[in-house]
Amino acid sequence: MILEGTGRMSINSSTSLLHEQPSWTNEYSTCNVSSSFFGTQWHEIHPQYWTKYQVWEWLQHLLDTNQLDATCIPFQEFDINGEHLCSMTVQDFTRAAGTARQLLYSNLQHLKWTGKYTLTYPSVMASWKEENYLYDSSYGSTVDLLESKTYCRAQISMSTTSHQPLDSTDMKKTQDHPPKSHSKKHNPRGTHLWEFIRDILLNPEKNPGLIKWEDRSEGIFRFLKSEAVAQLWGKKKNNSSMTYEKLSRAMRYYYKREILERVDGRRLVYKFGKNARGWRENEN
DNA sequence: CACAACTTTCCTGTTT
DNA sequence: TAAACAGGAAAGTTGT
Repeated sequence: MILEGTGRMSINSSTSLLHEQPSWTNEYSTCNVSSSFFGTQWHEIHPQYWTKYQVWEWLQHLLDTNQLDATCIPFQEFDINGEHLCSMTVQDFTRAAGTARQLLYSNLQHLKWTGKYTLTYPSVMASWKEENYLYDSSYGSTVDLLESKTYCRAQISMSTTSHQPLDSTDMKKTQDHPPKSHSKKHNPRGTHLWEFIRDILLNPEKNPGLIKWEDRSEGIFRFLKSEAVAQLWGKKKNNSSMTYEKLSRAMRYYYKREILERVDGRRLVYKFGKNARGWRENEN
C-alpha cells in the first residue's frame, strides 16, 4: 500500500526475497510438510489450534530450514499442544527452548501475529508478503516499537534477574557511574540509528523478519528487508525518502566509531562493535 | 547564535 | 546488470 506499485523502489531487496528469506518463511516446497495427519498442516492454522503433533512439525520445520541440529531444541519440553505453546512466556521459552529459544519465540510470535491462515501455498506466501511489506498498520509508529520493547525488556529482566537496563534511550543508568551534571547525553531526535536497529533485533514481537541475528553471541546480524527497515527508520525520523542506500552510509560511519565492525564478503551483514551497548543477552 | 553530534544526501568508483 | 559496498564532501537537524 505504501509504495507498492510505484515502481520507484522495492521495499524489499530482491535477493532477500528470493534467497535470504527469514528462516520461517523458507520454501514451503522443500520443507516436506508431508503430514496431513489431522487433515490440516501446521502452517495452515493458527498455532493456538495446533495439536501436539503439529507443534512437533513446526519444531522440525525450524530445524530443517535453519539447518540446525536436533539437539538445539529439547523436544521433550514441547510435548504440548498449540494452546499451551501460545501461552508460553518469554521466561518459559528461555527455560525450555535451549539455544534455539530466540528463533522459536520470534517465529511463534510472528505466526501468532500474522493471523492469516489459508489452505493454499500461494495464498500463504501472499499473506506473508503482505504482512512483511505492509507492516505499518500494526507496526504503527516507533512508539509501538518502543513500548513493546519496554514490555519485552521487563519480561527479560524478570527472567534473567538482570539489573542492567538494556536500553540507553528510554532511561539512563542511575547507579553505575557518578552522574554528570546532565543525566542525558546529546542525543538528537531520541534514538540513534544503531539503537534503532538493535531494538528491532531485540524485539521479536515487532520484528516481522526485518533483521535477523546471524550469530547472537557475536552480535552479527543481517538485514532481511533492507528497504523496509529504511522505510521504518525514515518513519521514525519523519523522512519518507529514506532508503537503504542512505541508511547504509550512516551504518558505515559507525565502523570508525567502533559501534559496528565490518563483516567482509557478506552483503547486508553487520556486527556490533565494542562501543555498541545493550545487545548482548546477558550484558553486564 | 554557535557548536557538536549525528546523520542525510549526493556522488563516483568498486565489488559481488 | 542490479544491488551492495566504500568513503569523500557538504548540507541538514537537533540538543546544549
